[in-house]
Amino acid sequence: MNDFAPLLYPSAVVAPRLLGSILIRTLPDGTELSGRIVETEAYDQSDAASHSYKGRTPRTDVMFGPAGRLYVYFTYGMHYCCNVVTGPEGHGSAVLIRAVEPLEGSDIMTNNRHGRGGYELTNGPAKVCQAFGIDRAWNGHDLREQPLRLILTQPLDADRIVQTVRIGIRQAKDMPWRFFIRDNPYVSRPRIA
DNA sequence: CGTTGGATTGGCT
DNA sequence: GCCAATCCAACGC
Repeated sequence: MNDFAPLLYPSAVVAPRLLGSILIRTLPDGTELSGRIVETEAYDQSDAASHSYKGRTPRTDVMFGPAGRLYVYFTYGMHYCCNVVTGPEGHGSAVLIRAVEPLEGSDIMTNNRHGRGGYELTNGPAKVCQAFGIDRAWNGHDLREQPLRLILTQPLDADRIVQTVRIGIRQAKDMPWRFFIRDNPYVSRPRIA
């Protein structure tokens, strides 16, 4: 159970497959924070927009490791974003988790987000990390293990998924590797479709 | 060793 | 809609 075999495919295949799956963090006191993934983007070593494009470096090492690990990167001097590593070991690819729909622990997430709530709680990649308390220390974490797990769910029907270009990238901007759940209020920038 | 700019957010115009 | 905030990996000299 919780077999990560579905992650062994190219990130552009795994990205829509992860929509609907659940991210769960268990806090030291046993409290659980959880959310349903509603928006993802695919990145691959063949793709100029990907951190792994220029090869394996200390920073991108995790992207080339086994599928099902968490790749966390720091950006814009203040934000963390997290990805699920995909594909075979040695291949640099991952799926960015851009937004989730909060399920459990939204009160704690609101605290982590300095009071922001509602749709502003987790509708962006850095917001998801802030709400769940994910930072550089989680880079490389195996998502099959406590205290941060990814629970794969059944794939969604294709007609519930919208595919668009990725947000905020300049290289390879035509690659339509962003996926989100249609009409979900927690999707970041839903107008761009 | 100095420079550059980014898979973002939030606050202000 | 525009832009500052603020770090650091990658790259050029």
